[in-house]
Amino acid sequence: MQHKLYIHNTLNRQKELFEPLNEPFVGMYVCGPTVYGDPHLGHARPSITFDILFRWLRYSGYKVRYVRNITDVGHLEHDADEGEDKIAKKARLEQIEPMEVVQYYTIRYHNAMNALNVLPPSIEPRASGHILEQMEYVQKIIDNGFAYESEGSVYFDVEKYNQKHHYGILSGRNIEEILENTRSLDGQSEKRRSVDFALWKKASPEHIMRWQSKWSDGFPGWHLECSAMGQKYLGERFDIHGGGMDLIFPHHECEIAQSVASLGHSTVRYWMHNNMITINGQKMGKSLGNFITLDEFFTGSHSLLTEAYSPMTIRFFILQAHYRSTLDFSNEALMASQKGFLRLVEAYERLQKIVPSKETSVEIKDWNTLCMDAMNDDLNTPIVISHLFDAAKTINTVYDGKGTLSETDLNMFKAVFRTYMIDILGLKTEQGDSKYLDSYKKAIDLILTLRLEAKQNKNWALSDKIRDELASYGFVVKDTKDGFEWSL
RNA sequence: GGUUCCUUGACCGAGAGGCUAGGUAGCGGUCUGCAAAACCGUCGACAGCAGUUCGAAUCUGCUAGGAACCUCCA
Repeated sequence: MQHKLYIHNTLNRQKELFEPLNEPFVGMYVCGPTVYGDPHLGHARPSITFDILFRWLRYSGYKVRYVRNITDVGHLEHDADEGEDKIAKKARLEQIEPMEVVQYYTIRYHNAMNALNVLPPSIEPRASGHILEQMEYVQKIIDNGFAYESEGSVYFDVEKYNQKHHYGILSGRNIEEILENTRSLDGQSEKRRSVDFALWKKASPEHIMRWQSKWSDGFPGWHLECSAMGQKYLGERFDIHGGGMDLIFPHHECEIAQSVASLGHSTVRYWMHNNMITINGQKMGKSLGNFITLDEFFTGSHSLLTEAYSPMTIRFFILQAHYRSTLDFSNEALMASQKGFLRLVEAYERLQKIVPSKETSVEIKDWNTLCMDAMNDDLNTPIVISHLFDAAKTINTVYDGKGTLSETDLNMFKAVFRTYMIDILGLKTEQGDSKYLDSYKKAIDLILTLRLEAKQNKNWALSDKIRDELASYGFVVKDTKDGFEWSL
């Protein structure tokens, strides 16, 4: 395997050479969505980021097991206060089962991911299907003395843990100061310290998902599922754990504490975190209510959007920024991505039509190596895209008749686009390829061939009529030197 | 208040000591029956101040502005 992939490890905040534990196998775990709402643009970022990593690792020759969970436990409560909301009201009236909510939004999530051309993970475990594993995990932490029971709930003893290990290793926090400050504050609560977190929580009456345990009727703590399921499917040590930056603390910090408390050592070697998507400079998030759902993008049904944006435009938009940078959303930025992506797609389509010559007369670069280097540098997709644009420019020159390409070089172009644009970046150029579509394309080609004849006869009235009519149906007709191109 | 980080041209964004990405928009041209596309050229930036250096967008310090996390969040 010839690879020198460097990835940014949150543990020490620098790029490190990626060396898997058991080459050629790679285990990666990514925090998936909590399925209680429609997926929004923010959800698309980790999915796409780690989809890229998944694809790149596989392309590099690894055998990857990619686990991404569905969180369907812990957040679901009866919304007693939001009485005026029509949907909530209806849900209450119809007595919807929590699993119906889970089912509904899981399907919505999968549909959106599918549209974005995000490959399904190898395993997609659900928290609700791993209650036993989580209970065992809790018991192990109790047995090792790092948790205590209190009124039916079980809490992780952060102070005790921190005496032997470093709680805060991932987020760069010094918990001792916090411990000093909070020691006297919370005597009445069932938790000993405010920093302690729940491993098992006794269910209050409004909690509708609950399981029997030796401690209480309740449900597992929020951080536990990832530890338990990661260990179950990837082992006591595995390579990569990913998620959004907002999960670093407390979620991933707690995961580390849990696995160390249970196993005596940490599980994950490389922690990777994608940055946030912002809107007007502020994080797009569920709690802030400033999110736009993926469906709203696909249909254009949001006041901030002037039109509908295809899933591939969204994907391209996200890949034009590095995953560790914030990405500021605006309709204007999205329009720029849409046009840019179209430019690449058109270049790719033209590439298929270029006839090879004996010699290459244009300047070419080793784009394959350039793209590979960019990917190996912590998945620098914006650089890969800039190389594709560079190559596209050359393709256009040749297509324009201002240069030639030999068969070897032409094949190199095709391979680069095929590999990087289609396979690695996952940017589909075709929206579909049914028989209907094929026939319909031929019909349009026929009409435009007739128009070409009209043009040759200088029948401008007819040729303009065809173009204008087609335009009114949404087609864009472009004349080339000796033919035409069209798109919708 | 604590921890971490950011500020690049009209907009979105790479880069991380000299080689000053890329896209979108703008401007000028070539091509064209017209239009569009394409191609060529062009405009235009490193928040401010001070320092280190032969040389700084890139390193250091200060100032201003902003963000994330510290509660669920991708």
